[in-house]
Amino acid sequence: MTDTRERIIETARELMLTKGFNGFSFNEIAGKVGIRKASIFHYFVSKEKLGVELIRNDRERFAGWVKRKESLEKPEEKLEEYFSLLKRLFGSNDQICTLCILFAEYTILPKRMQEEMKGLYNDEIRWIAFLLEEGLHSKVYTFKETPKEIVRRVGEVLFQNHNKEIYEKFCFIYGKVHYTNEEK
Amino acid sequence: MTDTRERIIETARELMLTKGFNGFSFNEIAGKVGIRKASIFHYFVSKEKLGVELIRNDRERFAGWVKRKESLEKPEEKLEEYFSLLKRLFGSNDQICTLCILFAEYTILPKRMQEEMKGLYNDEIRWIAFLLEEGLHSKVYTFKETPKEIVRRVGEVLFQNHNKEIYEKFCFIYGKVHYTNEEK
DNA sequence: AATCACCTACCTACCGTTAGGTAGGGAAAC
DNA sequence: GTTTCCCTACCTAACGGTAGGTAGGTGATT
Repeated sequence: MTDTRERIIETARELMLTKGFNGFSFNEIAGKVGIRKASIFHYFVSKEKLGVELIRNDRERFAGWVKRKESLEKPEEKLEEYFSLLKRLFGSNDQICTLCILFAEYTILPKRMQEEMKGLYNDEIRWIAFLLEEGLHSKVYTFKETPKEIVRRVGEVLFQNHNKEIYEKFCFIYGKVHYTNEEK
Repeated sequence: MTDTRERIIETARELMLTKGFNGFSFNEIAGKVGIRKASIFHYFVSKEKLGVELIRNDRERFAGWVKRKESLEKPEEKLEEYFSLLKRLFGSNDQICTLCILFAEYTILPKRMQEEMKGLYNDEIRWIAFLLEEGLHSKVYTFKETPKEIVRRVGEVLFQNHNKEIYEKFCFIYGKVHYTNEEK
């Protein structure tokens, strides 16, 4: 239907993943899409709204991805899929890795975008924490690596930033998992 | 001597580590230092030059840090120090982690800054690769983790970006270490 | 007739940068 | 010992450019 709108989003995503949110302009999107800058405002009332939608879009993608992985039974397998996804994203600019790019500019993003980012982050980290706990309690499998190792790795990957709030949230989850592990 | 100059650098570093290189302006520095924007140009002919100096500064700090760690004998210990340094940097904005911030905006940085960044990156990765090989060949110690694990971790930490050139360089080192390991 | 999709033209704010000037100090000339 | 000269360390004011954003119009679709 609104073909142009989708092209704007896709172009914006591409630009964001290579240059960061503040690294591209509406003019640049317009040039690539083949319309004029002002026309973008027909679809997005502000750059902030566009940015929010980009992240929201990623959350949906991630949710879809998770759903697709539900066929896998073992948490271990799901986690392995997640890590290999991250690994793939380092090599090529594809989907989802929005978090990695945006964390670096977190402090200068509009508030609404920060909130949406926290949402995306929570989606991912909660999913991981859930899998870890599932594995720990049901004894369906054992980790090759300790949970400590795994969550630390995730944290290292996701926390290329200086945002203490999010960092501490991670530490909390990490601590919880670690604690649960020691109790067993 | 030139107290103002140093205050400019320090302020700029602070701003860069929290907002990215394109996230702060000369006006902002000026405000914090207590001078006028134009006065910064008395010390730095351009923002690019200031940026280059910031990174060069970090390379020197890292070199100094490495030298200080020479008293440690085992490569294992040195690596452990390095990782705990990285870990510390995630929690607070201190030194060195320039790489992490700048990788995100790599593609939109001035060329001279990109080159200097590659320099900083090479300083770090070569040092790590050296330690790994040293440990592998001299049999002074064994890794708790495989070299594969370690370098992968470093790569994940450092490569929050989509720059293929650097990524491939990392893969080369990674591959080499892995190969050397298998041969043994 | 109204709505949609897009346009031209323009605005304000801010960016890095430059031009040109000024206050004060130290060294040398008178 | 004052004058001359040049230096450093700033300043004000403005530049060209670009950013995000707005007002208002046009031509096609419904």
